[in-house]
Amino acid sequence: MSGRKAQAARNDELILQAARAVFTADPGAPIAAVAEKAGVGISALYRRYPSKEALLQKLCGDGLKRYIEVTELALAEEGDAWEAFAGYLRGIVDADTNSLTIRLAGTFRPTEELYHDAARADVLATAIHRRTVEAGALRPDVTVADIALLLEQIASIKLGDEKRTAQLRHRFLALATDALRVPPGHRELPGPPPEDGELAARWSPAG
Amino acid sequence: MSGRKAQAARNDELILQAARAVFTADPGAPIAAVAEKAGVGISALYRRYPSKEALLQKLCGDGLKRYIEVTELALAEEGDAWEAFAGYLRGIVDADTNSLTIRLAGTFRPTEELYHDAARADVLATAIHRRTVEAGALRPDVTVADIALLLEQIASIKLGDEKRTAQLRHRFLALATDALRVPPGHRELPGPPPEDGELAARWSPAG
DNA sequence: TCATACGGGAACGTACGGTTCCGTTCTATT
DNA sequence: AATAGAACGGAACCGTACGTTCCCGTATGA
Repeated sequence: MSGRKAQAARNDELILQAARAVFTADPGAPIAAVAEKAGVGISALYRRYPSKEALLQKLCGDGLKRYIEVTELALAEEGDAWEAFAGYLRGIVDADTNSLTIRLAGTFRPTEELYHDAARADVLATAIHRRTVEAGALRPDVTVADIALLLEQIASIKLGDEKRTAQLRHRFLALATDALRVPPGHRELPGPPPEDGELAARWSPAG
Repeated sequence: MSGRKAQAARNDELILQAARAVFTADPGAPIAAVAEKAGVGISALYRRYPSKEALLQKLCGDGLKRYIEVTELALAEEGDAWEAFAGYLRGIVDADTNSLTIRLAGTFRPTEELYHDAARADVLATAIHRRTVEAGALRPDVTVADIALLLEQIASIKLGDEKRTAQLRHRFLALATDALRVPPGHRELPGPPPEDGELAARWSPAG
């Protein structure tokens, strides 16, 4: 397999990588920026995706699947519950799926499949959260939604290049992690935790 | 004082409040949205500010001054250093100046006065940080820039109406605060803290 | 009564970005 | 060697959105 076919297959990946990078940096970026970053013309994009919305849906879906993978991996760990949970959080930050799945929310109509995967992600996140709380490692006044919002905050850090950003995110994740662990007896958190509905509302295109 | 003069004076405030609310919710909002929110025409805006940029500069400047006020107030407190610092953080979150000063950064050319106030804000923030560290209340591996970035993260929370958002921000501030206090012996934070230059870079219009 | 400051909102010009379209190149088949 | 056609580059098209200007009505204060 060589020549045109190979080039096309390579472009498939090239375009996805470029799109991920561009939209992660700027969710409102024009489609031309993706083409330029990928080093291809606009036609190469429209041959693969019928519209910008379709591309965003694809990216979002991939991100969700990546999120699910990471969470499943963490759930499979049998060792210390706290270490598994802390590693899970680091894994999500490294995967950097929140920047795409959440920040793109509301800019396109969610697919049926997207809803399905989101529901599965929710189940998995709840599972690992419950396990860690029941092991007595995670302070019980912190809910799953709290964790989700916390990860969003960390994803909101964007400073310098990609490497530096990752470094800073891990720095603040470490700080947050110190607050999440159970041993030190802290005061109850003020205000009710975020509800599922509150988090979900952002997916409506009106948001 | 009544009639046209009073109406004009009232509009002054009306427009500023509307602009603050609109641009806090959406930094890229059109100027027409501000006029609508204020219940006035577009002319009323352009009579007071020669351009959108001028309005943004005004808002940003006001936010900075508010930030300075809050910090000065906290520095004036003589009691427990930790309580003063914690109250200071809550004050900044309540004032919600970060959403405007930071998120608008790069969308207009900073004024000379803006630079001056920013420098003063930096001095004050450094002072209260140093005082709290020297009192042994704030963990010493957390820098001023860390605090700044932390406050930005909290400002990035935006969920539901204004009231709910404030509530959630305080919830996560409490969580972060638990991690900042010195008593529990935590591990050193990974990665170098954010540098001043990194934070300042966002103010250039190219950002 | 009248000059005028104030303000409402339509209209203008421009920039931007998603999508389409046409000409070109390279491959595979005859 | 010739050619049909897939893949592509990129210019052109078109609708939209927004900052700014302009014209006119209104009510105020002299």
